[in-house]
Amino acid sequence: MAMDDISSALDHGAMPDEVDSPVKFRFPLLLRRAWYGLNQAFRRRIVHLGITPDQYTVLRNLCEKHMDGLTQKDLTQRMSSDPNTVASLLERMEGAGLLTRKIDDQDRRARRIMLSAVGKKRFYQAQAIAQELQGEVLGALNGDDCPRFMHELGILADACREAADRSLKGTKPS
Amino acid sequence: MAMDDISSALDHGAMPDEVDSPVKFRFPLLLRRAWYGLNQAFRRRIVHLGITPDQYTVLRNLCEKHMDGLTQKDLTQRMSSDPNTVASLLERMEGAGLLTRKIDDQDRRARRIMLSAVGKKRFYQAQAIAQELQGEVLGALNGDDCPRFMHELGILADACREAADRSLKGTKPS
DNA sequence: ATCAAATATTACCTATACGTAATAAATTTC
DNA sequence: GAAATTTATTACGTATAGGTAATATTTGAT
Repeated sequence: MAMDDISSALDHGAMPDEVDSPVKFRFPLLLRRAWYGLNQAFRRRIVHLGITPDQYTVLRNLCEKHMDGLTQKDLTQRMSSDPNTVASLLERMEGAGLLTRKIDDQDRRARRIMLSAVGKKRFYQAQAIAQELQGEVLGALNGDDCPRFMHELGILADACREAADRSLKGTKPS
Repeated sequence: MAMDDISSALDHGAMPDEVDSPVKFRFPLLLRRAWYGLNQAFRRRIVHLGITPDQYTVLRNLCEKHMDGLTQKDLTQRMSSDPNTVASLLERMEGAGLLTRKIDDQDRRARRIMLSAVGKKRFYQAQAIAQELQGEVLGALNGDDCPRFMHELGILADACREAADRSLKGTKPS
């Protein structure tokens, strides 16, 4: 790894870590940069459609073979999100006419979310842009390395999710 | 253009993508899951210190060899963040006594951010937790695969960042 | 059937993310 | 060297992330 960079990296003592984990290889930093960058790029490209990246995620989940709709809890899990966040997200989207929410017949506590015609249209418009963007980004990686990389990212994503769950009830290590 | 044609044009498919890109391997989904999971895990583990993951990121940047402090713009770039976000973040942190902001002598438009004793202490307390968490998460990956994975993630992170920059002025496609 | 425990949402609150506009100070120009 | 331009921040507004508590319902146990 001759990226020189680390050259001036540690300007000597008195400093914290960075020794055993150079900036260029720290998982949280790279993850943050990738996520915010991808999100910002997508947001800027679909702003003219009147939707946000998160709203697109909702539309995608509703559009992917779920003509019977999904409950907010379903969506929350599929989006690796939070009930509160999803609730306000759907509230805005309902106001924008992208979907409808009605009490579920089987479980009247739940609300069944159904895509509207406008919502479906917006999804397909944004999907083309999303695929174009994904192509641009993944193009930076060697095609052959892609499947293995995604597999490993999936493993880490699961590990992160599990760590979050563990950190809830008090299983904190330290 | 007929804004309504799409409804009919795509209504029969009933099944969007997912064919050429199974859920398990979609970059945005995995990235979202990993980022939110890692963030939530860390947030839950440091809440007792009175700081958030983003505030930790600020502390880390200030603590890593920068005894002369950093300007808000410096921090913005190092955090892959936004000037507005950083401003309010620092405002809260200043209020919490974690750092001080004073007009820069060379450039009176800028504000030089300096870590306080409390801020430094909180950083070291949180750093131990951060390293423990990172160890848990990365432990899910084969140790030998880690360096290569991080290298590739870095490439993709840069690609995302560049895509975001491109998407700003209107240079979208290319 | 009935009351307790579990569950889906909403309500409310704080912390970000980030776009636009306003400010002020530094830099470039003519 | 004053005006035009660039640049660091702040001010303000909307969308998310997510914690806590309240509500309505469904389930489960007695």
